[in-house]
Amino acid sequence: MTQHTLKSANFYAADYRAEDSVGFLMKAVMLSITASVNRRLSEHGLTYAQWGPLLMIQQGRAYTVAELARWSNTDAGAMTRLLDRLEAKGLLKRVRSTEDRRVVKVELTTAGTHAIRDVPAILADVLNAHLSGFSRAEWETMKSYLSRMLANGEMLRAQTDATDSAQ
Amino acid sequence: MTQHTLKSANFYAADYRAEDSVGFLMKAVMLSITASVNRRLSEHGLTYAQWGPLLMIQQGRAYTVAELARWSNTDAGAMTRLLDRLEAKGLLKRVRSTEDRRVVKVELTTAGTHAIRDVPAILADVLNAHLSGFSRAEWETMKSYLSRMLANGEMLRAQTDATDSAQ
DNA sequence: TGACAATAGATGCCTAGGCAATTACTGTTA
DNA sequence: TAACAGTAATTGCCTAGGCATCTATTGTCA
Repeated sequence: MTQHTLKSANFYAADYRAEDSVGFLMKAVMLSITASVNRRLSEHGLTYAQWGPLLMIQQGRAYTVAELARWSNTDAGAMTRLLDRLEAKGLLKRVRSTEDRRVVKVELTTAGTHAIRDVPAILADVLNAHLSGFSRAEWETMKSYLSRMLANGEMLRAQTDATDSAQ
Repeated sequence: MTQHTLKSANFYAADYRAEDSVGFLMKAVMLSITASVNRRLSEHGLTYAQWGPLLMIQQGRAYTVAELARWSNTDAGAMTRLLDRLEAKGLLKRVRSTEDRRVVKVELTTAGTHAIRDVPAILADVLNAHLSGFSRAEWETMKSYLSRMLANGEMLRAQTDATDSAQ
Protein backbone atom coordinates (compact mmCIF):
# COMPACT_ATOMS: atom_id res chain seq x y z
CA MET A 1 0.00 0.00 0.00
CA THR A 2 1.42 3.35 -1.03
CA GLN A 3 0.84 6.13 1.47
CA HIS A 4 1.02 9.57 -0.09
CA THR A 5 2.09 11.48 2.94
CA LEU A 6 3.68 14.88 3.34
CA LYS A 7 6.42 15.51 5.83
CA SER A 8 5.08 17.28 8.90
CA ALA A 9 6.25 20.79 9.63
CA ASN A 10 8.63 21.32 12.50
CA PHE A 11 7.33 24.51 14.08
CA TYR A 12 6.24 23.09 17.41
CA ALA A 13 7.97 20.81 19.89
CA ALA A 14 7.52 19.49 23.41
CA ASP A 15 8.13 22.97 24.83
CA TYR A 16 4.74 23.90 23.39
CA ARG A 17 3.32 27.18 24.66
CA ALA A 18 -0.26 28.13 23.95
CA GLU A 19 0.37 31.71 22.89
CA ASP A 20 2.60 30.75 19.93
CA SER A 21 0.09 28.24 18.65
CA VAL A 22 -1.97 28.76 15.51
CA GLY A 23 -4.59 26.58 17.21
CA PHE A 24 -4.81 28.89 20.20
CA LEU A 25 -5.01 31.97 17.98
CA MET A 26 -7.58 30.41 15.71
CA LYS A 27 -9.76 29.43 18.65
CA ALA A 28 -9.62 33.01 19.92
CA VAL A 29 -10.58 34.37 16.49
CA MET A 30 -13.49 31.94 16.25
CA LEU A 31 -14.68 32.97 19.72
CA SER A 32 -14.52 36.61 18.67
CA ILE A 33 -16.56 35.94 15.54
CA THR A 34 -19.17 33.80 17.32
CA ALA A 35 -19.51 36.34 20.13
CA SER A 36 -20.18 39.15 17.66
CA VAL A 37 -22.62 37.08 15.62
CA ASN A 38 -24.39 35.88 18.75
CA ARG A 39 -24.87 39.40 20.01
CA ARG A 40 -26.45 40.52 16.76
CA LEU A 41 -28.53 37.34 16.39
CA SER A 42 -29.96 37.44 19.90
CA GLU A 43 -32.16 40.36 18.78
CA HIS A 44 -33.65 37.92 16.27
CA GLY A 45 -34.18 35.17 18.84
CA LEU A 46 -31.51 32.93 17.36
CA THR A 47 -28.30 31.43 18.73
CA TYR A 48 -25.05 30.85 16.88
CA ALA A 49 -25.73 27.16 16.37
CA GLN A 50 -29.21 27.74 14.98
CA TRP A 51 -28.68 30.01 11.99
CA GLY A 52 -26.73 27.37 10.03
CA PRO A 53 -29.55 24.88 9.49
CA LEU A 54 -32.12 27.64 8.90
CA LEU A 55 -29.92 29.24 6.25
CA MET A 56 -29.26 25.94 4.51
CA ILE A 57 -33.00 25.26 4.30
CA GLN A 58 -33.77 28.80 3.17
CA GLN A 59 -31.16 28.63 0.42
CA GLY A 60 -32.63 25.32 -0.67
CA ARG A 61 -29.40 23.44 -0.09
CA ALA A 62 -30.46 20.91 2.55
CA TYR A 63 -33.75 19.40 3.58
CA THR A 64 -33.17 16.37 5.77
CA VAL A 65 -31.65 15.82 9.19
CA ALA A 66 -28.70 13.96 7.71
CA GLU A 67 -27.95 16.68 5.14
CA LEU A 68 -28.17 19.41 7.77
CA ALA A 69 -25.90 17.47 10.10
CA ARG A 70 -23.31 17.08 7.36
CA TRP A 71 -23.29 20.82 6.58
CA SER A 72 -23.05 21.70 10.26
CA ASN A 73 -20.18 19.28 10.82
CA THR A 74 -22.12 17.54 13.56
CA ASP A 75 -24.00 14.28 13.98
CA ALA A 76 -27.63 13.34 13.44
CA GLY A 77 -28.32 13.09 17.14
CA ALA A 78 -27.25 16.63 17.87
CA MET A 79 -29.14 17.88 14.81
CA THR A 80 -32.33 16.13 15.89
CA ARG A 81 -32.25 17.99 19.17
CA LEU A 82 -31.35 21.31 17.54
CA LEU A 83 -34.35 20.92 15.23
CA ASP A 84 -36.48 20.07 18.30
CA ARG A 85 -35.60 23.46 19.76
CA LEU A 86 -36.24 25.28 16.49
CA GLU A 87 -39.55 23.49 16.05
CA ALA A 88 -40.54 24.39 19.63
CA LYS A 89 -39.88 28.03 18.72
CA GLY A 90 -42.17 27.63 15.73
CA LEU A 91 -39.42 28.39 13.19
CA LEU A 92 -39.72 25.16 11.23
CA LYS A 93 -41.82 22.05 10.86
CA ARG A 94 -41.01 18.43 10.15
CA VAL A 95 -42.79 16.50 7.42
CA ARG A 96 -42.34 12.77 7.05
CA SER A 97 -41.36 12.01 3.45
CA THR A 98 -43.87 9.94 1.48
CA GLU A 99 -41.34 8.46 -0.95
CA ASP A 100 -39.04 7.19 1.81
CA ARG A 101 -40.79 6.98 5.12
CA ARG A 102 -37.49 6.92 7.04
CA VAL A 103 -36.73 10.46 5.92
CA VAL A 104 -37.96 13.63 7.62
CA LYS A 105 -38.14 16.76 5.48
CA VAL A 106 -37.66 20.03 7.28
CA GLU A 107 -39.45 23.20 6.11
CA LEU A 108 -39.34 26.80 7.31
CA THR A 109 -42.48 28.37 8.70
CA THR A 110 -43.27 32.01 7.94
CA ALA A 111 -41.73 32.88 11.31
CA GLY A 112 -38.63 30.90 10.32
CA THR A 113 -38.33 32.69 6.98
CA HIS A 114 -38.64 36.00 8.79
CA ALA A 115 -36.08 35.05 11.46
CA ILE A 116 -33.41 34.09 8.91
CA ARG A 117 -33.90 37.09 6.62
CA ASP A 118 -31.20 39.41 7.98
CA VAL A 119 -28.71 36.70 8.92
CA PRO A 120 -26.57 36.63 5.75
CA ALA A 121 -25.99 40.38 6.03
CA ILE A 122 -25.05 40.03 9.69
CA LEU A 123 -22.55 37.27 8.93
CA ALA A 124 -21.08 39.33 6.12
CA ASP A 125 -20.77 42.36 8.41
CA VAL A 126 -18.99 40.47 11.16
CA LEU A 127 -16.57 38.73 8.80
CA ASN A 128 -15.80 41.95 6.93
CA ALA A 129 -15.12 43.73 10.21
CA HIS A 130 -12.71 41.00 11.28
CA LEU A 131 -10.93 41.39 7.94
CA SER A 132 -10.44 45.17 8.22
CA GLY A 133 -7.17 46.18 6.65
CA PHE A 134 -6.83 42.98 4.63
CA SER A 135 -6.14 43.29 0.94
CA ARG A 136 -8.00 41.02 -1.42
CA ALA A 137 -4.75 39.11 -2.01
CA GLU A 138 -4.24 38.61 1.72
CA TRP A 139 -7.80 37.37 2.07
CA GLU A 140 -7.22 34.85 -0.71
CA THR A 141 -3.93 33.78 0.87
CA MET A 142 -5.68 33.27 4.20
CA LYS A 143 -8.31 31.06 2.62
CA SER A 144 -5.69 29.04 0.78
CA TYR A 145 -3.74 28.47 4.02
CA LEU A 146 -6.90 27.26 5.74
CA SER A 147 -7.73 24.95 2.84
CA ARG A 148 -4.24 23.49 2.95
CA MET A 149 -4.51 22.89 6.70
CA LEU A 150 -7.85 21.20 6.16
CA ALA A 151 -6.40 18.92 3.48
CA ASN A 152 -3.46 18.09 5.76
CA GLY A 153 -5.93 17.20 8.51
CA GLU A 154 -7.83 14.85 6.25
CA MET A 155 -4.60 13.15 5.25
CA LEU A 156 -3.57 12.85 8.89
CA ARG A 157 -6.83 11.20 9.89
CA ALA A 158 -6.70 8.88 6.90
CA GLN A 159 -3.23 7.74 8.00
CA THR A 160 -4.29 7.30 11.61
CA ASP A 161 -7.31 5.27 10.53
CA ALA A 162 -5.06 3.04 8.44
CA THR A 163 -2.63 2.57 11.33
CA ASP A 164 -5.45 1.81 13.75
CA SER A 165 -7.04 -0.84 11.58
CA ALA A 166 -3.68 -2.37 10.67
CA GLN A 167 -2.86 -3.45 14.19
CA MET B 1 -15.04 61.02 21.65
CA THR B 2 -12.65 59.94 18.92
CA GLN B 3 -13.21 56.43 17.64
CA HIS B 4 -10.13 54.94 16.02
CA THR B 5 -11.87 52.60 13.66
CA LEU B 6 -10.68 50.85 10.55
CA LYS B 7 -12.87 50.58 7.52
CA SER B 8 -14.38 47.11 7.25
CA ALA B 9 -13.36 44.90 4.36
CA ASN B 10 -15.87 44.31 1.61
CA PHE B 11 -15.38 40.63 0.82
CA TYR B 12 -18.77 39.35 1.93
CA ALA B 13 -22.29 40.60 1.21
CA ALA B 14 -25.89 39.48 1.69
CA ASP B 15 -25.39 36.67 -0.82
CA TYR B 16 -23.19 35.02 1.80
CA ARG B 17 -22.40 31.38 1.12
CA ALA B 18 -20.81 29.23 3.78
CA GLU B 19 -18.14 27.62 1.61
CA ASP B 20 -16.45 30.93 0.71
CA SER B 21 -16.29 32.02 4.32
CA VAL B 22 -13.08 32.19 6.32
CA GLY B 23 -15.26 31.48 9.36
CA PHE B 24 -16.58 28.25 7.88
CA LEU B 25 -13.09 27.15 6.85
CA MET B 26 -11.60 28.05 10.21
CA LYS B 27 -14.28 26.12 12.06
CA ALA B 28 -13.54 23.08 9.92
CA VAL B 29 -9.80 23.38 10.61
CA MET B 30 -10.44 23.67 14.34
CA LEU B 31 -12.67 20.60 14.24
CA SER B 32 -9.94 18.69 12.44
CA ILE B 33 -7.34 19.70 15.03
CA THR B 34 -9.57 18.94 18.02
CA ALA B 35 -10.61 15.59 16.55
CA SER B 36 -6.97 14.53 16.11
CA VAL B 37 -5.96 15.76 19.55
CA ASN B 38 -8.98 14.10 21.15
CA ARG B 39 -8.15 10.78 19.55
CA ARG B 40 -4.60 10.84 20.85
CA LEU B 41 -5.64 12.15 24.28
CA SER B 42 -8.35 9.57 24.86
CA GLU B 43 -5.59 6.99 25.42
CA HIS B 44 -4.51 9.18 28.33
CA GLY B 45 -8.02 9.50 29.74
CA LEU B 46 -8.28 13.18 28.86
CA THR B 47 -10.65 15.17 26.67
CA TYR B 48 -9.84 18.18 24.53
CA ALA B 49 -11.22 20.65 27.06
CA GLN B 50 -9.26 19.15 29.93
CA TRP B 51 -5.64 19.39 28.85
CA GLY B 52 -5.64 23.20 28.87
CA PRO B 53 -6.06 23.75 32.59
CA LEU B 54 -3.79 20.82 33.47
CA LEU B 55 -1.03 22.19 31.23
CA MET B 56 -1.35 25.70 32.64
CA ILE B 57 -1.00 24.34 36.18
CA GLN B 58 1.88 22.08 35.24
CA GLN B 59 3.75 24.94 33.58
CA GLY B 60 3.16 27.04 36.68
CA ARG B 61 1.26 29.71 34.78
CA ALA B 62 -2.14 29.56 36.52
CA TYR B 63 -3.31 28.37 39.91
CA THR B 64 -6.80 29.68 40.59
CA VAL B 65 -10.20 29.08 39.00
CA ALA B 66 -10.32 32.64 37.68
CA GLU B 67 -6.86 32.45 36.10
CA LEU B 68 -7.63 29.11 34.48
CA ALA B 69 -10.92 30.43 33.14
CA ARG B 70 -9.17 33.44 31.60
CA TRP B 71 -6.60 31.24 29.84
CA SER B 72 -9.26 28.87 28.56
CA ASN B 73 -11.40 31.74 27.25
CA THR B 74 -14.34 30.54 29.31
CA ASP B 75 -16.10 31.62 32.49
CA ALA B 76 -15.60 30.68 36.12
CA GLY B 77 -18.77 28.60 36.24
CA ALA B 78 -17.71 26.33 33.41
CA MET B 79 -14.22 26.08 34.89
CA THR B 80 -15.56 25.07 38.29
CA ARG B 81 -17.38 22.16 36.73
CA LEU B 82 -14.43 21.17 34.55
CA LEU B 83 -12.26 21.08 37.68
CA ASP B 84 -14.98 19.00 39.38
CA ARG B 85 -14.59 16.38 36.69
CA LEU B 86 -10.80 16.46 36.86
CA GLU B 87 -10.89 16.23 40.64
CA ALA B 88 -13.30 13.28 40.42
CA LYS B 89 -10.75 11.56 38.17
CA GLY B 90 -8.10 12.22 40.82
CA LEU B 91 -5.95 14.37 38.54
CA LEU B 92 -5.93 17.45 40.75
CA LYS B 93 -6.90 18.69 44.17
CA ARG B 94 -8.30 21.98 45.44
CA VAL B 95 -6.74 23.80 48.36
CA ARG B 96 -8.42 26.80 49.93
CA SER B 97 -5.93 29.67 50.06
CA THR B 98 -4.95 30.80 53.55
CA GLU B 99 -4.04 34.37 52.58
CA ASP B 100 -7.36 35.03 50.81
CA ARG B 101 -10.01 32.56 51.85
CA ARG B 102 -12.15 33.33 48.77
CA VAL B 103 -9.49 31.85 46.53
CA VAL B 104 -9.10 28.16 45.67
CA LYS B 105 -5.65 27.01 44.62
CA VAL B 106 -5.54 24.06 42.27
CA GLU B 107 -2.67 21.56 42.36
CA LEU B 108 -1.84 18.52 40.26
CA THR B 109 -1.76 15.11 41.90
CA THR B 110 0.87 12.57 40.84
CA ALA B 111 -1.75 11.06 38.55
CA GLY B 112 -2.37 14.51 37.07
CA THR B 113 1.33 15.11 36.48
CA HIS B 114 1.54 11.76 34.78
CA ALA B 115 -1.56 12.36 32.64
CA ILE B 116 -0.29 15.68 31.30
CA ARG B 117 3.25 14.52 30.59
CA ASP B 118 2.91 13.62 26.90
CA VAL B 119 0.37 16.28 26.00
CA PRO B 120 2.72 19.03 24.76
CA ALA B 121 4.33 16.60 22.33
CA ILE B 122 0.91 15.47 21.08
CA LEU B 123 -0.23 19.05 20.50
CA ALA B 124 3.01 19.81 18.68
CA ASP B 125 2.58 16.71 16.50
CA VAL B 126 -0.96 17.54 15.50
CA LEU B 127 -0.21 21.17 14.72
CA ASN B 128 2.92 20.27 12.76
CA ALA B 129 0.95 17.74 10.74
CA HIS B 130 -1.69 20.33 9.90
CA LEU B 131 1.09 22.66 8.75
CA SER B 132 2.72 20.17 6.39
CA GLY B 133 4.10 21.95 3.36
CA PHE B 134 4.13 25.36 5.03
CA SER B 135 7.32 27.35 4.91
CA ARG B 136 8.39 29.18 8.02
CA ALA B 137 7.45 32.46 6.33
CA GLU B 138 3.96 31.17 5.54
CA TRP B 139 3.54 30.04 9.13
CA GLU B 140 4.52 33.49 10.37
CA THR B 141 2.16 35.11 7.86
CA MET B 142 -0.66 32.88 9.04
CA LYS B 143 -0.09 33.86 12.66
CA SER B 144 0.05 37.55 11.77
CA TYR B 145 -3.26 37.28 9.87
CA LEU B 146 -4.89 35.63 12.87
CA SER B 147 -3.49 38.27 15.23
CA ARG B 148 -4.84 41.03 13.00
CA MET B 149 -8.29 39.40 12.90
CA LEU B 150 -8.21 39.13 16.67
CA ALA B 151 -7.33 42.81 17.03
CA ASN B 152 -10.11 43.73 14.60
CA GLY B 153 -12.53 41.70 16.66
CA GLU B 154 -11.54 43.49 19.85
CA MET B 155 -12.05 46.83 18.15
CA LEU B 156 -15.42 45.73 16.82
CA ARG B 157 -16.65 44.70 20.25
CA ALA B 158 -15.33 47.90 21.80
CA GLN B 159 -17.35 49.92 19.27
CA THR B 160 -20.49 47.84 19.80
CA ASP B 161 -20.18 48.26 23.56
CA ALA B 162 -19.86 52.02 23.13
CA THR B 163 -22.90 52.15 20.84
CA ASP B 164 -24.93 50.01 23.22
CA SER B 165 -24.24 52.14 26.27
CA ALA B 166 -24.73 55.40 24.35
CA GLN B 167 -28.40 54.82 23.65
C1' DT C 1 -40.50 -14.31 -0.51
C1' DG C 2 -37.60 -14.08 3.53
C1' DA C 3 -33.30 -13.04 5.61
C1' DC C 4 -30.09 -9.60 5.92
C1' DA C 5 -27.46 -5.37 5.59
C1' DA C 6 -27.80 -0.53 5.22
C1' DT C 7 -29.92 3.85 6.19
C1' DA C 8 -32.68 7.78 8.63
C1' DG C 9 -33.99 9.48 12.56
C1' DA C 10 -34.56 9.55 17.55
C1' DT C 11 -33.03 8.82 22.36
C1' DG C 12 -30.07 8.15 26.59
C1' DC C 13 -25.94 9.26 28.80
C1' DC C 14 -21.96 11.80 28.96
C1' DT C 15 -18.98 16.29 28.59
C1' DA C 16 -19.16 21.11 27.96
C1' DG C 17 -20.07 26.39 27.72
C1' DG C 18 -22.99 30.94 28.73
C1' DC C 19 -25.53 33.62 31.88
C1' DA C 20 -27.66 34.88 36.16
C1' DA C 21 -28.09 34.32 40.81
C1' DT C 22 -26.01 33.17 45.45
C1' DT C 23 -22.56 32.66 49.15
C1' DA C 24 -18.34 33.77 51.36
C1' DC C 25 -14.87 36.74 51.98
C1' DT C 26 -12.02 41.17 51.45
C1' DG C 27 -10.99 46.03 51.21
C1' DT C 28 -12.64 50.72 51.58
C1' DT C 29 -14.89 54.49 53.35
C1' DA C 30 -18.06 57.11 56.30
C1' DT D 1 -16.73 49.57 63.55
C1' DA D 2 -20.59 49.24 60.46
C1' DA D 3 -22.14 49.64 55.90
C1' DC D 4 -20.89 49.00 51.40
C1' DA D 5 -18.88 47.73 46.98
C1' DG D 6 -16.11 44.49 44.81
C1' DT D 7 -14.23 39.81 44.08
C1' DA D 8 -13.75 34.39 44.03
C1' DA D 9 -15.98 30.44 43.64
C1' DT D 10 -20.06 27.80 43.29
C1' DT D 11 -24.69 26.44 41.64
C1' DG D 12 -28.99 26.29 38.71
C1' DC D 13 -30.92 26.53 34.33
C1' DC D 14 -30.33 26.74 29.62
C1' DT D 15 -28.19 25.36 24.86
C1' DA D 16 -25.12 22.28 22.65
C1' DG D 17 -22.06 18.31 20.75
C1' DG D 18 -20.14 13.13 20.76
C1' DC D 19 -21.04 8.39 21.02
C1' DA D 20 -23.69 4.17 21.45
C1' DT D 21 -27.97 2.17 20.89
C1' DC D 22 -32.65 1.55 19.31
C1' DT D 23 -36.64 1.54 15.95
C1' DA D 24 -38.63 1.94 11.51
C1' DT D 25 -37.98 1.54 6.88
C1' DT D 26 -35.73 0.42 2.51
C1' DG D 27 -32.97 -2.16 -0.81
C1' DT D 28 -30.55 -6.42 -1.99
C1' DC D 29 -29.75 -10.96 -2.83
C1' DA D 30 -30.10 -15.93 -2.16
